[in-house]
Amino acid sequence: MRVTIRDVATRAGVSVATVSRVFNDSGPVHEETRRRIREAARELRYAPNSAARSLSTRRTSTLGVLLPDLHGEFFSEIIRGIDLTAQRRHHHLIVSSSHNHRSEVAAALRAMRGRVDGLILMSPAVDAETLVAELPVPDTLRVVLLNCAVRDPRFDGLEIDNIGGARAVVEHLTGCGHRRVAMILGPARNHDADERRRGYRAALRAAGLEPRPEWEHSGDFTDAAGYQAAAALLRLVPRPTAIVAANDAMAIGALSAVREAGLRVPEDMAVVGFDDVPIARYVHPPLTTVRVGIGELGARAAETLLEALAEGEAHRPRHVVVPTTLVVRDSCGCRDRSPPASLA
Amino acid sequence: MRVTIRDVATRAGVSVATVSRVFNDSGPVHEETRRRIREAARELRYAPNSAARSLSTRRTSTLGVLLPDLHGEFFSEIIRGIDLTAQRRHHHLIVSSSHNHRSEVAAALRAMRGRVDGLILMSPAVDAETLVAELPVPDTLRVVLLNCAVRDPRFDGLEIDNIGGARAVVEHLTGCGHRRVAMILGPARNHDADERRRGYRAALRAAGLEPRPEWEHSGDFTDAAGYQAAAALLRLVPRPTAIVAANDAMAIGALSAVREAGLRVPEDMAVVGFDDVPIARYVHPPLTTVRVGIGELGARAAETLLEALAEGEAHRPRHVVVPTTLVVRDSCGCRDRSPPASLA
DNA sequence: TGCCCGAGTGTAACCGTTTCCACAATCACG
DNA sequence: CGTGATTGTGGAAACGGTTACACTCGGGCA
Repeated sequence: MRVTIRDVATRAGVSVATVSRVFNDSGPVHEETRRRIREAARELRYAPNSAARSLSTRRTSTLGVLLPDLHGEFFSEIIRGIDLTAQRRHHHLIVSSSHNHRSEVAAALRAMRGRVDGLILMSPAVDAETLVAELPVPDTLRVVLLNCAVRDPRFDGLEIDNIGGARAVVEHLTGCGHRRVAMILGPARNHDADERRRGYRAALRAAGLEPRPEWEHSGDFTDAAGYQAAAALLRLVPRPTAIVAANDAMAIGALSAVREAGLRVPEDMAVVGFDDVPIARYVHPPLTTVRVGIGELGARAAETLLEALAEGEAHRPRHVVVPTTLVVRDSCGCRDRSPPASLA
Repeated sequence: MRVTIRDVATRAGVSVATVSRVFNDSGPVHEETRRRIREAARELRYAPNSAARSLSTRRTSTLGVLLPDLHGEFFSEIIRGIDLTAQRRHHHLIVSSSHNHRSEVAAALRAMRGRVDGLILMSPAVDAETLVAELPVPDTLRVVLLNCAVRDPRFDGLEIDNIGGARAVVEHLTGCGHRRVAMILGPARNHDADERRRGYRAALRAAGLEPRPEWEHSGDFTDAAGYQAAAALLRLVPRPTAIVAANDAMAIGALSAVREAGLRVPEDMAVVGFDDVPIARYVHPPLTTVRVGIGELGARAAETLLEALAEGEAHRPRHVVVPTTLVVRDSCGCRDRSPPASLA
């Protein structure tokens, strides 16, 4: 038999209202009564039932997190960022991952109804626009959109400066003399991937180079895809002198492919990534990449959501673009911005 | 104003009981009535309130996951494994990470009371024994212990064969002629780390070598720690010829340190890891390691828990040790089990 | 002395479901 | 054509909390 607030009340010789007041620190309770109640609760090992509490207060103290099919360190870092912030503010996290299609997201969202106070939704598919528009979101549910190609005035939004980051790293390469810069793209119809490509193209044009279709090879953000794509790019004639991967995992796969082809990085081929996952500095050669601050991104998403929740009706959604920074290491071969010997 | 089951009932001209029956597919309902109710629900965009449902049924359809301070791919893989299984069985996941101390675990556990039907608890701290013994677990809560140094008959347990895995990889090295095999340890007081060290020592002894304290360097499972530890081990005289890292992240850090010292892997120094995270095959040289099947481990934990939940009172907890397999790639320099030139 | 006020407490309505039980209508069957 | 089972439905009591409201009881103040 479960122990309820009523059992505690009986044992302490008070009413349930008083017990509730003690546990929620609401309303005045005599010090001596308070002590008796705490004691009774401890003896009975009482813990309030949160379903009942949620039903009554219409709050769950829980945040929902809906993620696409993320892998590796990006996934763990973002969850950690969110979780740490949520914990600090005494909130729980319901995580649901691997949602790629709109129907899946909609279903997951329905299932979360009543379980969460707010939602962090990361849906980098480019068709997110319609998803968001049709989102079966009761107006009681706060939503923060993460990396969505959408600016819906109903929701807060948080986005990475993908275009700026990609421009920066590509400009770094062209600035060092690279003329044949290839790119391993992210998944088709992915917002981040799309923007990173736009940044890449913009940077090429800014350097007076025309983007060429054969220099852009598809990928899907996995190490394996990076490996495959790089292998294909190496067969081009003339061969590119630099490969920009749309994320670090693919860059690492590319490093592997380049080496297997008997070429050296960065002497024969520069390779750069995007994200700056923790491991990036420990691969060989240490990866030049674009730092995103993934954990911080998650933390900010959680903070935004908690803030919105606290503000209630008064909240005015905002849209924030989080800046990125270029991190130059060795894999581009131009740490000091001087062209590598092979290009001189 | 929220829309409740009552609104649906009114609109469809039936009682709430009938609406409930339709939504839960319990009890007979006339086909025509059923249609009317579904229609009314759709028009009103009704979604059942899960707090109320939980309160009434005493089930939450939610699993709790309590994790220590995990990083990188181990974290993401295990969550993914659990999540995919839970989703398939229509369960949600409450995730709470970064719990290192017993008090934190106990607090998190208390806070989950009433929110989850069961719990997956990963607590590789060696003092988990007392934690588990004192666990404030109501007998209504099913628990699966993951990588705990504990066999409590009240709970299911799932463990990696750390000792066997470590033995296998070290025996592979000694079998190839290595005589000075150093190890980068995991965190102190960590169960997995502890067992991996035991496997390492056992394998050395089996090869007629005496473990030496200076060959064992501390670490904490991060890339950075692996880097530091390897740098320290390289200063030993005579220098070890092989480094066994207690996990892949540290092995990757070690690779980086060895290279920076101007040495080659595997010719001058063999380096091996543990876990076989996805990235292990893409670093240079591809990492020889011990495959754990992290995602599968998570999936099995979730399956065990769901099964236990389904069986109810009748469930008899079991303790399972998941085998590991040696994955030989290039970083050990003895892919074909022949000693590297430097040792010949 | 009478009145007001605040501290401390209890009663009971409510939150939105599920489910037990009762009941009406229909149907099969001897 | 009665009877017992079956199908379809509704009423209302849980589930375990929170909280609006009412009440008592002293103490301060005019």
